[in-house]
Amino acid sequence: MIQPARLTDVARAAGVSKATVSNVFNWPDRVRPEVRLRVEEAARRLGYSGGDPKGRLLSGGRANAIGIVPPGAFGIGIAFTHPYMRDFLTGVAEVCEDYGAAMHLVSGVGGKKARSIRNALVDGFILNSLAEVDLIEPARRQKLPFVVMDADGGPQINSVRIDDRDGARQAAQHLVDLGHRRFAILSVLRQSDSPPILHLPGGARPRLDSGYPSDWERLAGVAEVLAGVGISINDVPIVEVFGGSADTPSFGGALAGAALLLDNAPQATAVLALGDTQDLAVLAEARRRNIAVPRDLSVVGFDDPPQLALADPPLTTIAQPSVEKGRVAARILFEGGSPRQVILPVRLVIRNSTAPPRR
Amino acid sequence: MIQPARLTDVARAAGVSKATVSNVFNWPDRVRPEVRLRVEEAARRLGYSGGDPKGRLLSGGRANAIGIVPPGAFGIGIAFTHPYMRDFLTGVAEVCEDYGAAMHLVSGVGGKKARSIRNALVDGFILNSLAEVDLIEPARRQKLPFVVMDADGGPQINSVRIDDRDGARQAAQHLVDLGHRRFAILSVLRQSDSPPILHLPGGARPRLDSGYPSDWERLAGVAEVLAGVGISINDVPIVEVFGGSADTPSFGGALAGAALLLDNAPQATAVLALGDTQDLAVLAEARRRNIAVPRDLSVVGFDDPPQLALADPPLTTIAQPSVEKGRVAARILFEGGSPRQVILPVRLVIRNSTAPPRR
DNA sequence: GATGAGACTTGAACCGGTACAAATAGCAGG
DNA sequence: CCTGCTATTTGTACCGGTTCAAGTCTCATC
Repeated sequence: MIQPARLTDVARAAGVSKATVSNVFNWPDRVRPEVRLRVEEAARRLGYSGGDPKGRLLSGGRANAIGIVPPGAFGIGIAFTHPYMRDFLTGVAEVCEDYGAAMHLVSGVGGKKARSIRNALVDGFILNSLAEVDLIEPARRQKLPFVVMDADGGPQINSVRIDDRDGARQAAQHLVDLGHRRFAILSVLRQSDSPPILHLPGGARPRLDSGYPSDWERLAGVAEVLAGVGISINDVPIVEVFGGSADTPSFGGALAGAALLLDNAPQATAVLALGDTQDLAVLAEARRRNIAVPRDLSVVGFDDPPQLALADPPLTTIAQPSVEKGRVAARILFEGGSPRQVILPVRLVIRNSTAPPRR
Repeated sequence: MIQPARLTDVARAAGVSKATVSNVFNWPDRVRPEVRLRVEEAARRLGYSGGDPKGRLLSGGRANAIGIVPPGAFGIGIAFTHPYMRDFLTGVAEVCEDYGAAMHLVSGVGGKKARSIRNALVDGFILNSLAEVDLIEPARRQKLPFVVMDADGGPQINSVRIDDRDGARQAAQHLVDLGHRRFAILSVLRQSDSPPILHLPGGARPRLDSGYPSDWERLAGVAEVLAGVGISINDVPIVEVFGGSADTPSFGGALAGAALLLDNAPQATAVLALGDTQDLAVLAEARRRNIAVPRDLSVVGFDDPPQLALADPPLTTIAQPSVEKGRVAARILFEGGSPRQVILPVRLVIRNSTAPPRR
């Protein structure tokens, strides 16, 4: 294998200085046509075509790529398998395309992720979890911009999230308006290795001090609306469960959670599934028990990947603008400027998994 | 914004040389504990943690990322939207995860892609089209390994593809075995802006000198089997059409192609849809015309994204090992060694879109 | 106290470009 | 033919690390 030609080689071959060769490639009109031709000829002869990005990068340039850090304990693969991530990244991709930048998906599950982040040759990061902020070393933080998704990192930190509380309010209000008064909630647990946790009225309530703020917000939104009709959320059975995404192994956890909830809330006429695609788990479990949705049980989900519309029955859900979130996050990175906190609205999509409670 | 600390700053602060600081971070046991502590202390104080990847990269290191070049005229987005690409990249992701490398998705549709490739800070490329080989400049070719998907670039070039001809043979044989003798073929056209092209018996045949070899192979496989039962492929109506993937705008093209084919091959009892998810288009078009599948018409597809199993009726198709293709391609890149050409087997998955022809 | 082997450190080169001030070339005008 | 200017070119200093041959220290040994 021949050693590839470097800028210096071309300079020597053409009998000019490095600087001139650099100019030929970057500022052609600064160079006399005659010299330019000579350099171009030499470059062609040596098979040199524009220069190694490594050198350029070091000398003050940009990497021309933004780093995407998968959420929590997940690896890169989730970018292609999780419905939400796919949508989100489609939005990021659009903007990257506009700016001619590449997407750099950071690998490394668990501990190795920090190292991967440190070594990533990028101009900024999109973090899919607040926890990852710690992985961005102070040194880099001073130089590389980043955006946190689905969390509020305070006024100094770029963030993009949805209005979780309002979404939950809309979902709950929809059920209340239909006449429901007996609820059950499937919520989110962030430890992937934990079994579902059941909270019955009178017992311990979900701790709002662990996990993600977005999850607390959703619960709080539900609580607000229920309080409006005189129901304390403390009287509502709640199951916290890890996992949801219907294409992934963790869907099993969601199914187990749904089963636990239906076992322990037989009187409920409506289920609020607050985790991504947990609604599908409730649906599956209900079907297994011959509980008719929505006749015997109404189900509202959160998040709206395309498959929900195809579910049987099509699911009523809080749709979040996944693609737009990606666009917004990427734009913040490219546009720079002072830190921004963007909260995107969600909207209730009414399909056929909700109906008035059976008399 | 404070200027982040560099290796040199730490060295000065700790009163040692750059080399020693570098050693502390990379070869700690070469440094006397006392000195190491002093350096670590200084580093901590200055907020220096391990060094900028740019410097490291230039000085002979690896970028620790592999570049993924989307096929043809597509941008990055296709990585998250096209069912095949998703599966494929899931496989790539697995292996990257094993090697702790990042995935660098190259942006730039059309002309801008070449520049993006030249500027990509990666250790190798996976090209999703033979055409992209031209985009890899000679200079880089000498240094960076790459793998071409779905094409044979000759013995000097790494490539991974499937046995297209055998797949087409299996599909055709399956139909022949069921008793079909009147066929129609939906094939692939690689120009995104072209309308479907209809080839009727006696007229001009598809030109096997443009487009992708994999498409010719599929046609050739079908031709072989049909010849075996005395049918010349020249007597089979063929429509060439761009597009397929059911989630993308190009699906419209596939639908138009399917319509054209059904219009012009009314006597056919079986359709071979040789392009990715073109089978879904045939299915949709057949339904629109109240042609019952498989009673009135058998349909066999090529490629097997999950949704085919959920189609109505579930589709008989040639399943290609998309995920495995990704794994193999990535491994070739990481393992290095002399160029390899891998051909992966495909298999016929019989579901319910094929049946004996109606008497 | 001198000697030699090992264990640490260090200076300087290098990776492959870019940027900018200083030097030189080219040319019109006097 | 010299002067003054502008258009090109060039030398050189980085960018932020790694590497390695060449010191310098330590300390056991004689």
